[in-house]
Amino acid sequence: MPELPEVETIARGLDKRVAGDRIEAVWLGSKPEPLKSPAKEIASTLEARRIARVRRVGKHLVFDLESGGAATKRPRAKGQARKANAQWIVHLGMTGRMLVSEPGAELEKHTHAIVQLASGRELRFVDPRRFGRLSVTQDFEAPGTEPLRVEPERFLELFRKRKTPIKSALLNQKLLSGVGNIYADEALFRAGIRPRRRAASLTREDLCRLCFSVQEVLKEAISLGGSSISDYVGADGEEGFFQLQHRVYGREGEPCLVCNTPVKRVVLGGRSSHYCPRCQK
DNA sequence: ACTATTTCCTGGATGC
DNA sequence: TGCATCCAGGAAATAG
Repeated sequence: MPELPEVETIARGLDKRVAGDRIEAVWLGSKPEPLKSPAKEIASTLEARRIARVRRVGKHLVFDLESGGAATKRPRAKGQARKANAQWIVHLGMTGRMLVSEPGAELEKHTHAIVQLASGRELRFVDPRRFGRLSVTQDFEAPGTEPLRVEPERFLELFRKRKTPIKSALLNQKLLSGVGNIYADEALFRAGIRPRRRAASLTREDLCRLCFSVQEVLKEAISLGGSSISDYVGADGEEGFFQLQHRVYGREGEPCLVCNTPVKRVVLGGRSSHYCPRCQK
């Protein structure tokens, strides 16, 4: 399930492969669920645009678009002048993938969008569970603070007064944008903090440690290409390796790597939360 | 203004 | 073997 490190890995792979390419045509599946913007608007915004670059914002893929250079096929109605800084925003949800395919490649089940590029390749959005979302916008901004750039003071300010469990607060995208279930558990383990602790009950020192742990775990995961569990693969179809570094996530009942105490799993706000009852207080 | 709960969706795992 | 049930989980919607 793509969280910040996986989306970062995918964005880098896509940028390498499709930046500079031009969008020739767009096909969108019939079911509307994955579309946050109207299909017509997505298609008209993408067609005949050049992909300037692909990057990550929070857990979103952002395709920065610029005028394609070549003349557009259809004249535009009045008041529909193209915005200069349009962006295609893709949220992969849990099982979404953005593939760069050769046009002849077999169409995967659950393909909801196909973008034909001037190079002859195609971008294909595949998402069995349909939790992913496509939209177009301009000047896209994450709802919360970017975890890799957050200052400790800002981090403190974000969490200090929350009554909700710290784990739930870490997952709240309006506070930090990009931390998901795996990395919240891993960061809390590294900081020695139980997921159920109320954020407001943590000391300044706890929160500073956690701020560091969040950044550390995200950076390490990015350097290993993210965590490949269930459906995740990078833009080239390669797997990440950070799942081998998980210390608590998915290790219920297995010995803590520090103290050998069996890792516990509790459900918090409907999410599995893994922790060591001895190392985390 | 927050916080907690429910809902969406399907493939894979589990159990009888 | 086949069928039913449960579970995974990000984020929006809803309720408190």
